[in-house]
Amino acid sequence: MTDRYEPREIELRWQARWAESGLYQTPDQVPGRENWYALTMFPYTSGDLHVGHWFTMAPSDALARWRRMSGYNVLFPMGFDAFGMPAENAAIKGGMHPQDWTNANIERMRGQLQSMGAMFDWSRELYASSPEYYRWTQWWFLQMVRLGLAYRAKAAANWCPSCQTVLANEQVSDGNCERCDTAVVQRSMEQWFLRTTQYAEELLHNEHLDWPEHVKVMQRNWIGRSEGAEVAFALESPTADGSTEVRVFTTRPDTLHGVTFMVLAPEHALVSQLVTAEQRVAVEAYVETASYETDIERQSTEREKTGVFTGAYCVNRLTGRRVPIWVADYVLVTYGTGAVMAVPAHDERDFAFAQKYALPIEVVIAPPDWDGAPLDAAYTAPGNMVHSQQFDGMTSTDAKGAITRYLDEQSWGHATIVYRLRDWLVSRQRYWGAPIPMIYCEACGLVPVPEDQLPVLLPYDVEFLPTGESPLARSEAFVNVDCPRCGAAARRETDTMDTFMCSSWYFMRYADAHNASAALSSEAARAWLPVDQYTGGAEHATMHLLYARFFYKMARDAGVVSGDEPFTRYFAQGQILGPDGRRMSKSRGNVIAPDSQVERWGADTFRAYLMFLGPWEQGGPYDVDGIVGISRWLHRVWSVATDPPTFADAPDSPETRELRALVHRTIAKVTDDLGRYRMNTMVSALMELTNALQRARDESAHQPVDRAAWVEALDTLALLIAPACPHIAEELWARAGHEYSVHQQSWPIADPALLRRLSVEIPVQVDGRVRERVEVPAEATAAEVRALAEALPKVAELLAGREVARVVYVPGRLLNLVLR
RNA sequence: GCCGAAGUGGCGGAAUGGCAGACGCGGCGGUCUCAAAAACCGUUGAGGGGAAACCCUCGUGCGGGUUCGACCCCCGCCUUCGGCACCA
Repeated sequence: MTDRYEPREIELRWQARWAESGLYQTPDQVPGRENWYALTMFPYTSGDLHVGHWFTMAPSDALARWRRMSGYNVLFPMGFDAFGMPAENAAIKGGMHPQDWTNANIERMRGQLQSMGAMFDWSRELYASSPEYYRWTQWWFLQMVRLGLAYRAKAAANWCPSCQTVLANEQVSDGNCERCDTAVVQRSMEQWFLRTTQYAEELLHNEHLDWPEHVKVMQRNWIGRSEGAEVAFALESPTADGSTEVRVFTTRPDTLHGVTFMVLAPEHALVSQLVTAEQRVAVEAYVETASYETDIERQSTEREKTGVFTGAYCVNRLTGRRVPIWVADYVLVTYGTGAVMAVPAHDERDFAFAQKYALPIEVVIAPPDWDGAPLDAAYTAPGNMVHSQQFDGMTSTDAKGAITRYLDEQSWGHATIVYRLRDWLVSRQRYWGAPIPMIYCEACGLVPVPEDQLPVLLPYDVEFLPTGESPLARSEAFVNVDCPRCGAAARRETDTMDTFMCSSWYFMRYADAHNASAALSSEAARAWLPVDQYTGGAEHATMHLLYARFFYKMARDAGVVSGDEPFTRYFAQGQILGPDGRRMSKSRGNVIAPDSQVERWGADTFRAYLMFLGPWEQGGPYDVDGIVGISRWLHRVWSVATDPPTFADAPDSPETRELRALVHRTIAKVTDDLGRYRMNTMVSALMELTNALQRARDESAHQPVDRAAWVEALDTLALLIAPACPHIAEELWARAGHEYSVHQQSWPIADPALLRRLSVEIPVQVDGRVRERVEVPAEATAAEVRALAEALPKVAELLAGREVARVVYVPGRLLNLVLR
């Protein structure tokens, strides 16, 4: 057996054998094995698998394979995130139907995924755009309607003028559309929302999850809990619609006596009610201007604050003081009550605004050593209360609670908690998504589509050009329907669902992918959920990963799953960059096509190289020259496995023991590294073992190798490389005469007796500097090691005439002689 | 501005209180070849000393500190990358 290592020949052959023997089909239960659910994020059907997909999936596959060899019944499924606007946009550009475009991409990408040689269980494959899947996405929507978690409301929504649809808050980044980077504007529209805020407090508590800390922090910041008080100020004169108060949220009830004006968001409902006749023209012009501004313009902290006086006043009940009401676009209608009390002395924004418009600034918390002079900047730190009636003299920290209690007693306000998180806006005015299963009836109002009438099929034959209205609205056949309740003519909802709805539960469906009578059975849920190990990019921290957590809690409350969290462990890999260290993109011309790498080097080499690049969580540039190192290594593996040394029968020789010790140390190291997601050092350790085997083989003419130890070493090497390089491992395993398959073998266990070294080389330090080395028995005492060290001529010389003040001996590691 | 992560040879990185630079790329020298490429072998942090085996000094973003001993822990900065950003 001296033939060359031909990766592609081996890989295609074994991939075919694995598929034909059903090696990766995972039953729901296997006697004597615990289930382990490993999942990597399913790809969007963009048309081509890129290096980033491989960078997430190949190491995830290695981890799944390792769990499988460690005795688990491992589910590692794959599917496609097949709904979404890019399909529609690409289809429009290319003149193709989104469905045909998507299906063609799925075919192509499935083939690319299969070239990876991953242990995906294709029998559970799903894609979000199939009626068998979105039927249940619609079903979930109905559960949320039932639970009061889905509602329709008119609200200011993020509108992307390019995508011609609204977007969820999470899908706006720096005021731009997450997908196309167009500046988002606010539009007031009737939309469907999911009540994510109902779970805000529960979602906030993610501390116990085995997730990267920075992702958990991002989620907590996104949810943004603030404790404070809601305070009602009395309007001086009631409005035409009968409003008598304006309510504000503040985290600083201690500054309530310093309120000198009030600010409403331009979109606040009271603005048009309370504006006086003299101010109406100015206010309406201001509100109009604000409505055309993009989020980036409005939310720039650099921009000078602007505002307009409404002419109206309210009363601070605490002081009886008359407070002018302004409108300003730095106040957001979507946070708190959409109105703020302005305390310029103790808030930087209010201070700037007061200065610009010459509004009074009144100190109610004394800065340290304050002499009563006007402030030249807002004082925002704690201090002692002044000009605050009965609260004078308290610390501001104490006054927060005291004033809130007082407000409560007087029924002027109460303590409250406000979240930054908003309800999830899920309706989209686009074609390529799951239709929202609701019907509008003149007589009955909003009627859910009965569950037995699902799915509401997305019609194929539709003009899908975006117009700002759902293309489904122009399909008479789709829109016209009889009311399920009264039978009268009615109209279907024509908006479709945000694709994040589809991706919020796909991991549940894998557990029971072909169930035609339920989203998933309770047995399947019990068998597989929650996901034991999830992997994917942290760019989803406040989108997919947050939505999925919400969805799972909803599924729990709907009685479908038990448990509170969908992903027990989650690991966020870094991002793979182009060779130039920048994001890969076609326009930069720095894209590495995985297919070409596989073609040139083989899948095993490419997989191992992606793991070897560096720490997985870090990512980094793809160095096209570096991969040759992995290729050389696998050729060396091939060489040691197929070209044996000169053998001897010497089970007890020092060389045999040394070889076996290295093998077992490598087992321990590789196992530990996999447990800590350190695939880069795992590959290094495997290289070291290979190099040692090669050296032993090359020297075996003079120093023959014990046959049994050699066989143990080669078998172990095949088992240890199986997770990273499944094809060459399988080939070598078969060539060694073992039974199919290496991937069904037990993971090797390191023998502790062999891990112990008999003797160790200890560095001898004098005053912290290494001066010599000495070979000592592993269990030597400090005194013994010191005696051996001091006997060394060089050490003796350094110690001559000096006194050893202290001896530090770290067993097996180092000796340090500290001189006086 | 706030929150988080990270700064180590020419490059990717290793070592989480104990021999800094494992493993790999690249470079240099060699084998093979008419030659080149590939492959394989050797060598490779910087500076200095020695004919040589070797020896000495410096060295993990910067400045301090703790310790017998610090890439690692503590304090103060600088830089880079991510996230959030008028959230009342």
